[in-house]
Amino acid sequence: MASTLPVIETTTCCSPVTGGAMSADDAISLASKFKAIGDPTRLRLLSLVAAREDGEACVCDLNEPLDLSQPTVSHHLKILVDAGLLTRTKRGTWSYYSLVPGALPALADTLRD
Amino acid sequence: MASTLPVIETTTCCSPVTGGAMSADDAISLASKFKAIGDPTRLRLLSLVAAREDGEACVCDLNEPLDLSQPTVSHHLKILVDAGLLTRTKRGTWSYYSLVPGALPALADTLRD
DNA sequence: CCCTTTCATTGACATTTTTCGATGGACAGG
DNA sequence: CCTGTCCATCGAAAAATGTCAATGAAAGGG
Repeated sequence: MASTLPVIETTTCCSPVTGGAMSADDAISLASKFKAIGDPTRLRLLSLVAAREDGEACVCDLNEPLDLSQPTVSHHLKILVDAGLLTRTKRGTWSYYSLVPGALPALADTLRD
Repeated sequence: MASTLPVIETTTCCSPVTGGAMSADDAISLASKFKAIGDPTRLRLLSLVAAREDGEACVCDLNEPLDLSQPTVSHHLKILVDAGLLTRTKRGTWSYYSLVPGALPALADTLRD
């Protein structure tokens, strides 16, 4: 029987900030990711999802603790998904969001040499 | 004679994103730092300063490679200084900017558990 | 003392971002 | 079917942001 193996996330994401002069294109793509987490609401969204037992949360779970309207929360979640930091899974009428494995550490690596 | 010792940078910066639910205040202070590097021009500024031999650069050095006006460059540099990522040192008519030691790694640590 | 260089600040403008209410689609239960 | 829940999208309004030209301040050289 072939047992399943977890996919190792080797997302290098981007070239590092302090590893020599950056190109304009590299700066744009990397800045877009930092801009995604450069907002208090979105940082708290990531934090709330990460704090979940099963690692996922639906919009209705996130709506209340942030004291923001549902469209606003959906808007921020979409930005985090577009940045490659969250994934969305629909089950029934619910949308479940969870962290993309390795995405945040990969982003962290761009801040080291 | 008392010799001088370098100050060890123990800048823990902020509480980590994935280490349990963040408070609103923690999210605001951490997001302000990521917002500072969430701009292509400012990422390139950090990169250009880091790539310098002596680790510092004046405004006139940064002005030209970015193809932006001098006030715009000064504006972005101020944001990076306010975020605690750059320091400014005046010598004569020149202002020299350099990386705050340990600031970027400390920021990187907040993206890990 | 005047002129030049270097840089920060101000004022203005266009663009982007954040937020909400309203609407609509998809799904589940009666 | 009809109704209610969950959520994405649209449109609009307010706030924040990026950019530049113009101005000012500080220092150095003739």
